Formats: sequence, structure tokens, C-alpha cells
Amino acid sequence: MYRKRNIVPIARGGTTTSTETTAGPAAGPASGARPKRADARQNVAALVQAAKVVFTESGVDAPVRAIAERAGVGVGTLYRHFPLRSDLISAVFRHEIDECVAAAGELEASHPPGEALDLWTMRYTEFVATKRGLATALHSGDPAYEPLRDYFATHLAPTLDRLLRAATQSGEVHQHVEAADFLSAVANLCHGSGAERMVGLLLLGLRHDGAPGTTRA
Amino acid sequence: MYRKRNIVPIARGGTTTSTETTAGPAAGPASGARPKRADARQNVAALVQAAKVVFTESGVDAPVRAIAERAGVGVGTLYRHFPLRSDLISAVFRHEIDECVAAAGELEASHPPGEALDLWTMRYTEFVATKRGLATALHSGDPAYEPLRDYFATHLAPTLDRLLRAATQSGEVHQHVEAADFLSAVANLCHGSGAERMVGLLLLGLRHDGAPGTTRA
DNA sequence: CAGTAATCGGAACATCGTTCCGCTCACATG
DNA sequence: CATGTGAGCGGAACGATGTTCCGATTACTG
Repeated sequence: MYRKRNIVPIARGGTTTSTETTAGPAAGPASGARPKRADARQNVAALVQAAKVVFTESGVDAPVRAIAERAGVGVGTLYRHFPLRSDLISAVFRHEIDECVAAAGELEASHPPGEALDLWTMRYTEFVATKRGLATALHSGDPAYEPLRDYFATHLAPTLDRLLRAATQSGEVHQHVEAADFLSAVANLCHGSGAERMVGLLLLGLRHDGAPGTTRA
Repeated sequence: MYRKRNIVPIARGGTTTSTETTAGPAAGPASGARPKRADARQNVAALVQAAKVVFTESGVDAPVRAIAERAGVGVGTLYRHFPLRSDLISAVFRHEIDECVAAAGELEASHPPGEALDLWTMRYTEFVATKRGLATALHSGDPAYEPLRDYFATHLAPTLDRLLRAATQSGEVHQHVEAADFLSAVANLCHGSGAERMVGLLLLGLRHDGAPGTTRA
């Protein structure tokens, strides 16, 4: 059989449902091509929703089939909309990542640079820590996650870089780090126990005004 | 067919070959049971040897079959001797881990506590960094790696703990950390780029004499 | 030299990612 | 509203991998 058509009609064009924001391979109405079919959009939404649940329950490594089943679609459909695993992950977390970026702006405005850096890092830590498997995926080297790495590099790295520069200029931070490296380091630390403590140490390390690898002057 | 018997006889009991040290599930002659059959010991040695090569080439996640094939045995044989993946990993790296532990003693004797801590950490970093997939395996949560985690906790943690205490007592380190947490943190950092730099920051963080999460007094 | 049990090999089974393709039906069109 | 068409769907099928099982084999004991 194909699929029971218990599909609730969706408003065409105009008003966008909340799910539309999270859709991955957006075929924006701007691109000349014909807009996506209604049932297709419905499925994309269902997949993202299902993935969100499954990722939370079993981590981002959860079996593809589990997601498809929960969404009530076949694996073929899943792959049609999300050829790369990271496409689905991005769709699910994009919003949260964007919020993380936005948070930086607020923190910068309401706190001194050093504090803003600390607070933002903790926020980022929380985000990553609650996404089981995210850090591992990010550093797996698997090309299936490339776009996800890109998204991190493009959005999060510049944000952190700004915070780092500010804190350095204000004299609170004395050590230099590549934003991308720091980001990946923090993500990695979220694997193990005592993650927050370790991230805290890293932040403390940034404050040290001696040369690395040597005992305090 | 079974196996061509091109097996070179091995001295019984007495002199132990170098491989015997690395054998995993050692059926010590002490335990009343009958000693392992000669061909079995031979296979264990071949497996460890093969695993060493394959791990280096493809990381510790390498397919089981690749190891078995390289060792010239069936997968059944591999599983017979190393029911858990970590058993094989332990067998391969036990020696290096032990050397790492031993190195601590030397460093303690020839350097001030703080320096010894730094140097030992770097040595540990090198060890983990060159074992692709080791860190990931360690923190995968997969029960197949439990014994490996144990080995780390049992051998490496006490060593680092000693170094940490000494450096704290000498006034060089001001922050407290659980040795196990630190160990796992460093291992995790070895995933990403700029690993050494990040480990360096962690070590710098230990020196900080302010409260964590706050700007320098 | 024969008997026995330890050991072996690899087929068989389960899980997972990924591809492929015939079948359907949503939508534009008349 | 009827109709044609291709976007889209489902799930079988394939390949890789981990793990178990058991009949065949042979190392060792007596």
C-alpha cells in the first residue's frame, strides 16, 4: 500500500507553520521551481519532529529506521529529504544554535567582556551536553556530518571569536585560542564526567598571564 | 578445512615469549586448570600482533574480521580469546599504558612537582592522540569497553592523582580536580584540532588561584 | 596410540546505513 | 470536475559489521 491519506490540508504559501522554519533543504518559493507538494512538507515536518524526539531519547546516533518509523514514513522518504544525516540534525538543532548565537549579543550588552565570555561558554556547554552524541558526530570525520561542522564554523565560531577578542582587549583574557578549536574542545569535554568543571578550568586557563607549559613566573 | 599446521613449537612453561606479557585473558599456570593449548597461545599472540597493526592503520574501531583475517584465524577464534573488544585493546596497549605509569615515577624524581605534572600530561596526551578512536571508545558508554575504562581508572588515575597532590602541595596548582575527570578530559581533547594547545590551557587553568567562573580578583 | 576435550573456522543471524524502483496520488490544467 | 504527469512514497534489497553457534579437528594426557 501507499499511505492512508489522513492528511490535513495546509494553508498554501502565505502563512508559514512553525515547522517550516526548521525544514532542512528548503525549496524557498524564491527559487523558480515548483513549490514542494503539501504532503512532502508534511512529511518533512513529521521527520524533524520525530528526529527531535528520537535524538533526545537515544542520541543523534539513533538508527535511521527508528526515526522514519516514528514519523510514519519509509526510509526512502527520509533519505529523499535528508540525504545526509547531518541535514536532519541541522534541521532539528538549527533553531537552538541560532538562539545560542543570539544569546551572545545579549550577554555582551549586559555584562563585562570576561563575564560574557564565561556565561556564553556555559550556555554553549549546556546546549552541547544535552545532545548526546553530537560532539562525537562533529568530530567523527565522517563526511556525512560535514554540513553540520560547517554550520558550527559559520555561526558559532565568529560569535565566540568576538567574545574572545573583547575579553582580551579588556585585559581579562591573556591567552590566545582559535575560536573553532575552543568550540570543539568544549564540545569534546561534554562527553565525560565533570564536564562543567573542565570547561571552567579551560576558561581559567585563558586568564593565565604566563607562558603556556611553564610554571607561573 | 581446519588449519594448516605450520605451527612452530613453543617452549612449554619456563621461558616466556614476549607476547605472553601482552596476552589478555591470561590463564596463569598458577590457576589449577590445565594450561592453554600451544596453538591457542599462538593464536592469541597472532591476534594481538594483528590487532596492533590494524589499530594503527585504521583505529581501534577497525572491523573485527579485518583483525581475524590478518591474524589468519576465524572470527570465532578471536571472540573465544577476546569476548570484549576492549580485551583486545587492553592486550595491545597494556604495555604502553604501563610505560606511561612508569614514566610518572621518573618525572617525579627528576623534576619539580608542577613541571612533572605538565610533562607527564603531555606524555599521556601523546599516547592517547596516536591511538585513533581510543578516546571515543573510552567514552562511548558501550559496555564492551568497560574493562578498558577500568584499566585506565586503576592504573592511570592513581598516578595522576599523586602528581596532582604533589603539585598542589608545592603551591603550583591551586585548583582541585578529580584525576579520573582530568584524564578523561585530556583524552577527549585529543579528538579535535589544537589538542596540545587545549591541554595546555587546562594545565594553565589548574594554576589559577581565583575562584572558578569569576573574573580574576 | 587412543580418547577426550579444548579449540578452530566460518556459516548464520541480527542490525544498520544506503540505494533503487515500481506504484501513487497531489496538483496544474483545460 | 476530469485528467495527465511527475514529484514523492514505501520498503525490498544490498553490503558492511558485530556476535553467536556448532560440527569438525587436533593437541595433549594417560
